[in-house]
Amino acid sequence: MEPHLLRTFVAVARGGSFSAAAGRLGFTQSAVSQHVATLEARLGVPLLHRRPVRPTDAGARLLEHAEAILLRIDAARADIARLAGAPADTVAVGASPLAAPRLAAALAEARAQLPRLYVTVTVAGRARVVEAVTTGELDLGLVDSVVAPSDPLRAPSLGLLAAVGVAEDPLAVTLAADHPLAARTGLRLAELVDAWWIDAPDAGAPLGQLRDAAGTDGFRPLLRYDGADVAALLALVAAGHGLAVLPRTALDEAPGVAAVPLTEPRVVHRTELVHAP
Amino acid sequence: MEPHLLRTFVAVARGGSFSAAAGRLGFTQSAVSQHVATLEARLGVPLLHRRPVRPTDAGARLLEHAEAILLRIDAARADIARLAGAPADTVAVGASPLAAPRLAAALAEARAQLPRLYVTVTVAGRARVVEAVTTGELDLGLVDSVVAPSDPLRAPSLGLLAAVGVAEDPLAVTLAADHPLAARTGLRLAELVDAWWIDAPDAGAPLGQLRDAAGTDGFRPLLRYDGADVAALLALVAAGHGLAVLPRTALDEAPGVAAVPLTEPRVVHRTELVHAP
DNA sequence: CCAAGTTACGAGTCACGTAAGGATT
DNA sequence: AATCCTTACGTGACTCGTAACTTGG
Repeated sequence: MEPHLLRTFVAVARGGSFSAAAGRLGFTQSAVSQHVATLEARLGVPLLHRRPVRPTDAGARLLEHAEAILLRIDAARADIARLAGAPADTVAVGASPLAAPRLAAALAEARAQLPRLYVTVTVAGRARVVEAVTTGELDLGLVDSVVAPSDPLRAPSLGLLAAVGVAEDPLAVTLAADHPLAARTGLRLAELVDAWWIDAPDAGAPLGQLRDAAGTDGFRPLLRYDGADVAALLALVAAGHGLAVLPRTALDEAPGVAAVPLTEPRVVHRTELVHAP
Repeated sequence: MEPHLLRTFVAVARGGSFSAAAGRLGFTQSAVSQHVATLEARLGVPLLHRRPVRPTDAGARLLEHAEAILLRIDAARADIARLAGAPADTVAVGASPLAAPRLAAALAEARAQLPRLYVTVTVAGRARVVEAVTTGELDLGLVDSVVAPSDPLRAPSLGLLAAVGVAEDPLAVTLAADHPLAARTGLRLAELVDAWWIDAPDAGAPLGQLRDAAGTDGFRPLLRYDGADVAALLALVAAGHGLAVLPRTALDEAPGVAAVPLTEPRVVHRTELVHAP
């Protein structure tokens, strides 16, 4: 269970290939094979099917544990380094796409107090931002989510981070301007269970969070958009590929898109600032 | 950050001695010294003050991480073993002292279905039971706590376990029979903030949980009882050393002790069954 | 000066790379 | 036949124990 064995195992299991993992890790294929063999010997269980390379049941289980263990090890290292290192004159900040607008405002505030502060900004997926903050790659992260107003903060994924809410925005359903529901002044999620949805986990509200908030398991998407660009998502909406839920603050007027306030259930788009505790 | 280095570091930091840790770990003092030196070199920070041996700030921080990491590694190993191993014909069950009475009932039920089942029962502190279940030493644990009825389950300490509530009991304040409040038919916690308390984290309701439930930070104890024996705790109560809160079901009539129902706030003594997910 | 931690050094072990050996498509 | 993983083997690095050394109370 040494970390380097786990690291290799994770790389192989995720990439589905011993040789590819060897390349990425800077080892030879042979070493990777030996790592996996050692791990399997120590645990007394096959972890990977070969040809094709795919985790066994035990391997899948180990994969979850291993990722958590490695993350925590990185977090520990980052934590110690943070504690020992001199306070840097540069701050690395990350944000998920829908939280990025808030970032500008927050930065302006910090800039007012520390005019010489050098800031690095990175926009990435929510999970990636949280991970980067726990490993110390980023000092601060702004992450958004869709929650009921009373829900507790969601971000401290592994109990390794602290979070404070910085903003809550109302949500709007976006749909093509010629959509039958486009003229409505308010919409309830329940009306939209069987509509055509676009699954845009980064650029829009993730359907999973909507399902949690609405308590249903509908919202089956017909199209998935993996980008982070809101304008591109709106173009898809305008073209009639489906509808998406966005915070109203993220909505500039876009041609061919109608935005209807979401009235029910009571959910909000919350932005949280996460940081090391 | 190899696990054996962390293990040694934890042993040294907890025991306050290199040589003692060496003995417990089966290494020489020299090896232990080298382990710690290696860890400090890798992290670039002193982790322990010597003479006396005491964690530095960085060491204290690492200690928290290390314990979590090691626990998770053990949990992973146990998880895999569980998944691979043949279903045993013996079940190891643990319980915290105040949950133990429920254990008898639960076991009777299991025994009815599987008469040949061999069962091992261990009674230990709540934290120890939860840890033993996560590391696979125990198959099942029964753990009690004091919570508001609406609170979520509390036991899955690290997200590594599943829990189901199995019982909720009302609580009673126990006090010496000649105590001025002994004749009351009900008591509110708020009335008792300034009373003399016995801190009996295993044998009684932990004061910390009472504080959480009551939303105060009173309940300053004058005596701490670290045992797990309810009768012994009641003897202390009868002798006037202070009062304690217990589930009413745990109270046989004890000489010299009065039990007054706890009416406010609405808290219950909940017993949860924890097990691997 | 004694208890306790550190450092020096050598023996055994382990991990990696090279290279040859299967197996599967 | 080509690709991909496994196995054999040698070298270099690492780890631990013995033993001498150092330091603080």
